Amino acid sequence: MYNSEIAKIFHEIALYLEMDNIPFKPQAYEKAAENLEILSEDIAEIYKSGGFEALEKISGIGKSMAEKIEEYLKKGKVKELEILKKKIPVDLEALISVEGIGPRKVKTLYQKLKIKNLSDLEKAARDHKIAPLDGFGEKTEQNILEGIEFLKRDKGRFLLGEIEPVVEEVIGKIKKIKEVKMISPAGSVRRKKETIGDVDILVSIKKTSQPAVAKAMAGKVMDFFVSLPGVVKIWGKGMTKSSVRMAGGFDMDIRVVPEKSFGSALQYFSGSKEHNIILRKIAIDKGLKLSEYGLFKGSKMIAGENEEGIYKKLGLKWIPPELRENSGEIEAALKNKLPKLVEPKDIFGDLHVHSNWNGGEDSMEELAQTAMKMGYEYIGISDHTKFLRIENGLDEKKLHERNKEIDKINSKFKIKNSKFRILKGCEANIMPDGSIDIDNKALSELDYVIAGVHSQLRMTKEEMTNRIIKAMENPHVDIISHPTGRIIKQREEYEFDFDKILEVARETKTVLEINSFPNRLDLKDTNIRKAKKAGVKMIINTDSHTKRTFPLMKYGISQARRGWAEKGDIINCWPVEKMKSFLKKS
DNA sequence: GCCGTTTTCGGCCCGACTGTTTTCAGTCG
Repeated sequence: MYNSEIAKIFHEIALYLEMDNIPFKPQAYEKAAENLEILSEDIAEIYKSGGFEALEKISGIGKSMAEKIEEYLKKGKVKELEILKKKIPVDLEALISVEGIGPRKVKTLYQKLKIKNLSDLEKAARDHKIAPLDGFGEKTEQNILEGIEFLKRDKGRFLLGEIEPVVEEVIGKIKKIKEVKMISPAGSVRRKKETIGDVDILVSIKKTSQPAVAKAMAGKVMDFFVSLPGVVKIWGKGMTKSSVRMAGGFDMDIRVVPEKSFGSALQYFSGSKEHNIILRKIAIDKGLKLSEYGLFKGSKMIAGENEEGIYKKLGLKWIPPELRENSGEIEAALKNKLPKLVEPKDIFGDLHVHSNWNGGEDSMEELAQTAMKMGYEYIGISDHTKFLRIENGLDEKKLHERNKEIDKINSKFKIKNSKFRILKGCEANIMPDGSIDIDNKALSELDYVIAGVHSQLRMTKEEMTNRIIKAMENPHVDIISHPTGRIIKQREEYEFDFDKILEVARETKTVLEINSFPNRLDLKDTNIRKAKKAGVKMIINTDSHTKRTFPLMKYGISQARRGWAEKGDIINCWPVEKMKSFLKKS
């Protein structure tokens, strides 16, 4: 896809222009880059069918940028960027990823010290060559070294699943301070992004007419925050904002805001930046001004205590944080057409659970007991099949035995007058040729069949696409587990044609899994949205090998929400009979 | 550089903090 390549080029041009302090042009390039990223059609196709004029019609693209796109499509490069790069030949993307370093500092560092990349930067900082430069200093030099360390470890982003439990604990503790009125996470934690750069927490303190008292209360919160267990470094501590590094290696910021501005601050710090820019523009169009302090008409504050009020005054329905990425949610809110997103209470059960029959931790009965306690109506046991020897995969005979055991447990439930049921499933392996590693007769004894790719992940795009298609065409296969195969921060998704998979999934009524494991979250949000649009049904599963990971379901749910999924899109939000009849493909 | 029933010229989102300064540039969200 050329879109993201060209977006990257425009992004880089923007950075170079910022280096020279050129006003407004950088934003224009950033804007264009962003529009290209979210454009669903292929830019090369647009050019092929509509020519230069079609390029100019794309929002944010004018004559000059259309020329650059044309140039790139024809020659594979953009001369203007080549010239800029020649002037300051540095690894811009890497250098600005260091906290506190921006394009202007990159320029100075190159001109004074010939720093081109991260290792140059690290060496210069270690040799104390940076502190003497104009505009730099001891502190900056130290921050650079720490910033580089941070980057080296985990590329500076953390899984939501690692971060959120810590955030919840911290919030729980701060909540207990009696001066605290409201508290909420903000930023990407609140939007439930799959990875988190740093954490923002927002606090309001109880109303008082005396500024000195307010100050003392804020001070108390700040003192408490920076002395929390788990804080390893204090970056800064003030009356309105403090910032710390946690033992987990990530940073956490807290802000104290007045009660009357809590909603506007929450809105503002929840982002995304792109979402907020549009909101501010809407405010301006209405003759208003929106900031973290409130929504103002002249000097009069007309909203700010809560988010709903702000959105309402701007003519919008309140938008769930998971949607705030400027990817159509504002338009939808204007037309009152926001989706009714799936919620934890909508989930009836989990169909991707491994028992001790295939090397999992817990017996089927224990798993069922835990699921019942969570309020589920059913649980599906989907043990691995024989190809996965390392996971103790079951062969036809073992699978049959296991099924009989499930019948036994289910009849016990019946005696106890419980509605709860264990469903018989498996997670079969999709072989490189697309066949399933266990025979159809064994599969036909099951309530449902999950199939997944677990081996030989490196194939050509065509081979992998055909492999998965063939599996979906098996009349017994109901669900494809972790369909893209990615592991966040470890492994890219495999090469395959997702659009084609969607087509066949719809035709064969195959369900695609949203795997809830924090390092999988597969499908990812953009895939989910595509699937929904294509009319393909999905299921949110945990892929648990122990009852302890049942609660991870919430990450799958938030991922589904980020993908605009509603109850109707997710089959484990349906009553069990409806779900079962949908699964029976043949 | 882009955009436009307020405009083909004059606007582009806003504010705070840090580290460097001694009034502010750069970065960040």
